[in-house]
Amino acid sequence: MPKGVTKRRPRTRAALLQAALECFAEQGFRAASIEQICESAGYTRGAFYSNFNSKEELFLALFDAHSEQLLDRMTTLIDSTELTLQGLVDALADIEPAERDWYLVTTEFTLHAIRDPQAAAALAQHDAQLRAALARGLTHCLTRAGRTLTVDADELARLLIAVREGGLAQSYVEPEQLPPGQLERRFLPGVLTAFTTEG
Amino acid sequence: MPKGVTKRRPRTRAALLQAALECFAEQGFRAASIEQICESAGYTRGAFYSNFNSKEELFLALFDAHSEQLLDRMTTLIDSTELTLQGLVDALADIEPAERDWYLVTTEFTLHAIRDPQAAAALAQHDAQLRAALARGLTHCLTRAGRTLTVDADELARLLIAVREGGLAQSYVEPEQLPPGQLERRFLPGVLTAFTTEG
DNA sequence: CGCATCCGATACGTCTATGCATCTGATACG
DNA sequence: CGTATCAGATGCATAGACGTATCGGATGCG
Repeated sequence: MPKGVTKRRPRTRAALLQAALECFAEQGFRAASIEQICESAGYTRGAFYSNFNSKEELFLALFDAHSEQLLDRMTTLIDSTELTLQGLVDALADIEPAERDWYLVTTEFTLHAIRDPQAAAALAQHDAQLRAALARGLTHCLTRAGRTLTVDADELARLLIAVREGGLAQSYVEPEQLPPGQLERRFLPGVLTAFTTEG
Repeated sequence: MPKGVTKRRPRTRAALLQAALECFAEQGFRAASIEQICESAGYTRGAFYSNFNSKEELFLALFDAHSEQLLDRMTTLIDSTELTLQGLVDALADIEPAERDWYLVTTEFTLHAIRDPQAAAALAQHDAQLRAALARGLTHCLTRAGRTLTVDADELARLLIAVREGGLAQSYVEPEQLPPGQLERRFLPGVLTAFTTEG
């Protein structure tokens, strides 16, 4: 641990990350300038270059922070003793307003990952953790409901995530036509019974 | 019809669109420079500004061209007399290699649409047409197979599209782990029986 | 309370993309 | 075959983002 100041740095770093989220969501990664982010955070570029080496590094840090937080929420939800199937569906279908910004940022990060193997590796790792947690929750709830999967749990988790991401895209393009979470509520229960069998 | 040249213009326009597809796919809309696109097409920026007013206009034209072409393929497929349910699933699951570039570009356009109401309107219209075609094909095939839908056809079409888009994202991030089309092949048949009833 | 250290601000130079204004050469028509 | 017109090339001026090098001020410790 360095001698000097220990309170300022984390605060400005957090402020920059928060501002980056908003700016990236609003304008996209490439269009958002470092200066805009700093201004929005109440700092100058000096602060930025003191905390990050490049806009890409900031992007990755932002994604990492979000992934970790998301995984935490997911695992605590799944390890809660009273989790039902409906509860799991609800968790997937309840989309908070703040989710929109994250959708924009993570989707752009996905596009970046498709182009850049290094980012792809990072994304794949986070996705695998999330999928594993979801798969574990699924088997857990299903067995408790007296049903067993007829397909691979991990692959079913992939399907659920695909529905969620694909559904969010449609919802955010035309919120009036498709409220966020509607696809999940309408179809997931049926899907879960379709790919399980009693006992 | 103008007097002057009639053959050069369409050719360079097409070349610019094709080059734009490649550059946008490779680098993203904002990162790809007009100059790169022109160079890749074998022209200079003079040609570009003669055919388009801005990079955004080019982007929109590219998206429009692709949408129209996609809708054409879809409708001819659906109106083919011998289309079976399996044929429809296959059509959704068979992902050509060229699809990757289009995925990158259209997904970026979707992000753009989420931010810009005008683009959202254009995207929503194209999506609605595609969904309508798909819904028509679904009901058509299902009734011929002696089954009737228990859910709204348009909403089911939304689900299929969500699965496809969400699945493509995962496939392109880790092609080794999830071959394109695998989710569709594994799950769509079961989904289609789950949300239909005999007779 | 004084001081060393580190954080963030300021100022500068550089580079790249853009858009326009002008020019040249190709095309279609008389 | 000559010519008017238009597509596309060339050159330049501008703007904005980036990165660094340096400076000032706040912080925590002795």
